[in-house]
Amino acid sequence: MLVRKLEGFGPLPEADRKLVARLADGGRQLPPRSDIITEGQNPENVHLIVSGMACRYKLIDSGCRQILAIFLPGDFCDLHVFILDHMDHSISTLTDCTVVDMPRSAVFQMLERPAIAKALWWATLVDEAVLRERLVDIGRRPARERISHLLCEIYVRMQAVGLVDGQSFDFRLTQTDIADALGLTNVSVNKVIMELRRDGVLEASNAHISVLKPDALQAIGKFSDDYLHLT
Amino acid sequence: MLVRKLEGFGPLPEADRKLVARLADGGRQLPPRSDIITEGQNPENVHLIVSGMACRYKLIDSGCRQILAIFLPGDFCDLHVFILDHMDHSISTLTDCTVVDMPRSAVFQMLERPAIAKALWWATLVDEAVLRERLVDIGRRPARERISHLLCEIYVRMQAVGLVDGQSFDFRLTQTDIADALGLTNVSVNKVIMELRRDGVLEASNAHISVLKPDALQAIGKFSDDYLHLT
DNA sequence: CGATAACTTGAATGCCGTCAACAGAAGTGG
DNA sequence: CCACTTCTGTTGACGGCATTCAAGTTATCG
Repeated sequence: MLVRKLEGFGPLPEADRKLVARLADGGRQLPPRSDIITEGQNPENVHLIVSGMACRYKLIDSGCRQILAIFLPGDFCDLHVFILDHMDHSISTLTDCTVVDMPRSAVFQMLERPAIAKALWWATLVDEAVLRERLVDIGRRPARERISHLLCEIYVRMQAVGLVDGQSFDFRLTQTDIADALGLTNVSVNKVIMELRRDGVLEASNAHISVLKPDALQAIGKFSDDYLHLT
Repeated sequence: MLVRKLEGFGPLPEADRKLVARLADGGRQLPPRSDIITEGQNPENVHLIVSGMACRYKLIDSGCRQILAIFLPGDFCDLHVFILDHMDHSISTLTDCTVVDMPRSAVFQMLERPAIAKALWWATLVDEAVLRERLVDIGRRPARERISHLLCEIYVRMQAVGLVDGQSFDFRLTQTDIADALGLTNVSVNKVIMELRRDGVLEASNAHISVLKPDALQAIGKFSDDYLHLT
């Protein structure tokens, strides 16, 4: 999965592919809502999502949660943060997940290979671009656009790692998760999604989303995949 | 200014200080609202703000602007982005600015010095943390909190580069700029700021802000400087 | 001194949040 | 296998915060 993602930027030499595959092997299972690392902790390992979805989030005193990033299979949660001495946010699973705890040494091993290093840089910059786009979403787009935009993004990112089958993909986030990612409430999210379903844009059933009208969804969300810098 | 900022992370050897000071020397003057680099362009140089304030922003089709980051003196605008082949956002001045266009070679020169390299990494990670905090602001905090939080942040960041005199600092952003940074309208911003003034928390006159009651402002904005990772 | 931009204020509208009640699914234990 | 609980999803009524619209004032600059 990681190999596939990194090759989204450009092909890797065979030896590099093997190295990455080896380092990303294994992992442990976690149920939904388990913290992988908590705010205030000192980061030791780097974490890679192999299957399932996870998130970066912060809690504020009113008790509500803001999700800052959604991680899909192949994503590193905290590749770059280990320079700082404590986490200023937490990382948690959203669904059942397989997570690899990768020692820093493994990261340095990867960084020694120029092709991998470049791909990791690319992945990091795309993560930032995604964060910026989320800010635009939340700051300036109404709920309907916001939700459609996020769904488009996840659709494209899932495609990039080969997890879309036809027009549908595995999707187990709750509507509350989506709300927390977009600065909305679960109620608003529900109303918009019901609307999208009535309009025949989406289908959502047994832990799957089918995008029946990708073009329509894209138009509603004013989505362009430019910021994902796919090649 | 840049030296001062980088030493916020830890002291630099004398030779490093000189190198940084030399590379950050000079610069050109720009009036407010001039694009430094525009979405779609291919980034060549790296840009350093020496004086004034600038921003990273995106325009959406409805014509409105979302400011993604505010740059103060000593900040790099795009230290890391030059790997990607085109900008997915623009960078523009907000006030009169002095900007240094630094060739990539200068960046590589700095990265060869371990102490500078580490400080640059630190600065980059703090920039990301600021972006995340902005997302929390916009996603989950009401206008009054949001604005107070941003003002606290700017206050602390200005302090870190020695630009706060007593409790006041040079501040030439328009209320519309603040609105665009926080996903609000200029009208709401105005109403909140008038309120803060009536409450004696702030004073704003001839291009300066004085924070009369820093503790109160901090309390209103639920501000903690933790995420700025100052040492 | 005129023109433009920024700030200020009030009134009305509307989107989304809050509250509340219920339905359906999934998992637990008797 | 069936009560029971819990979590998620669904829907409607109401209210509030921020937006929109509009008008007027103050700064700023040539």
